Amino acid sequence: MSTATALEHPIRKDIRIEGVLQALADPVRLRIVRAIADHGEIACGVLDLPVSKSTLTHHYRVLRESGVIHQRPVGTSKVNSLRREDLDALFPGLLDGVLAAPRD
Amino acid sequence: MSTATALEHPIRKDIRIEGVLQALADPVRLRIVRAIADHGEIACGVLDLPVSKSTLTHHYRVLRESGVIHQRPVGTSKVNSLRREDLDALFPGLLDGVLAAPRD
DNA sequence: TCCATTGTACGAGCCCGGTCGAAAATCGGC
DNA sequence: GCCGATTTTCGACCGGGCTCGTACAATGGA
Repeated sequence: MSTATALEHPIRKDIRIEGVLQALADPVRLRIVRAIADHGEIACGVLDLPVSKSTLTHHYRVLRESGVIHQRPVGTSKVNSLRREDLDALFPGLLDGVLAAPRD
Repeated sequence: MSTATALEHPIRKDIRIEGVLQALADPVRLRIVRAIADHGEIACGVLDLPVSKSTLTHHYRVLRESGVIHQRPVGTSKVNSLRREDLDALFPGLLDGVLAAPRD
């Protein structure tokens, strides 16, 4: 049953530039964002990143709570997508600029 | 005399998105960047921010070494400007997106 | 029902970075 | 040369965040 707990996402007006920049400033999270941008949507586990699962949960939470990504549960997994519309409306050009950066 | 020491700035191709995002992610540094964007150029000391001089020096160095600002000495002071051309060329839209954000 | 898969919660360790004060350096003016 | 103004350097403190392992929860299939 579970009362659903409903994955907290900030509404658009509560997304703050400081939080978004801080979320994007971590190398692991930046890789996650790039992967989502490339594939449209991805599950949490599909990327092989050099961190443990619990650390990964931490990073996805930072991205979600800062307003960068949206997470929706699908079966036992979670599907992540970028909040492009919200980010583009609030900080036009920011996301595209970040994604345009060379990826060594 | 002093052999000049010449304030190290990264050349364009060495500016990395990770460094830029990390530099912009700090509230004090974001205020500095906004102030420079508003006034074109400012000296280090003209802003009254809630931190000490030595902390301010630290923040200006982070901004300079990440490639966000350019510093040139003028008398006993230093004048700071945004590296707009470089940032716009590398990450088109990023700076404008950041500056477009509401400033609570 | 049992189990594998996926992700979360919790507690802990640890390093990085923001912060400061005091002392030194740089520069211009007198 | 001397002084004041501006900024830097240095050492230190400390809190936060990235990290992990273990244990737990939730879901869906066999």
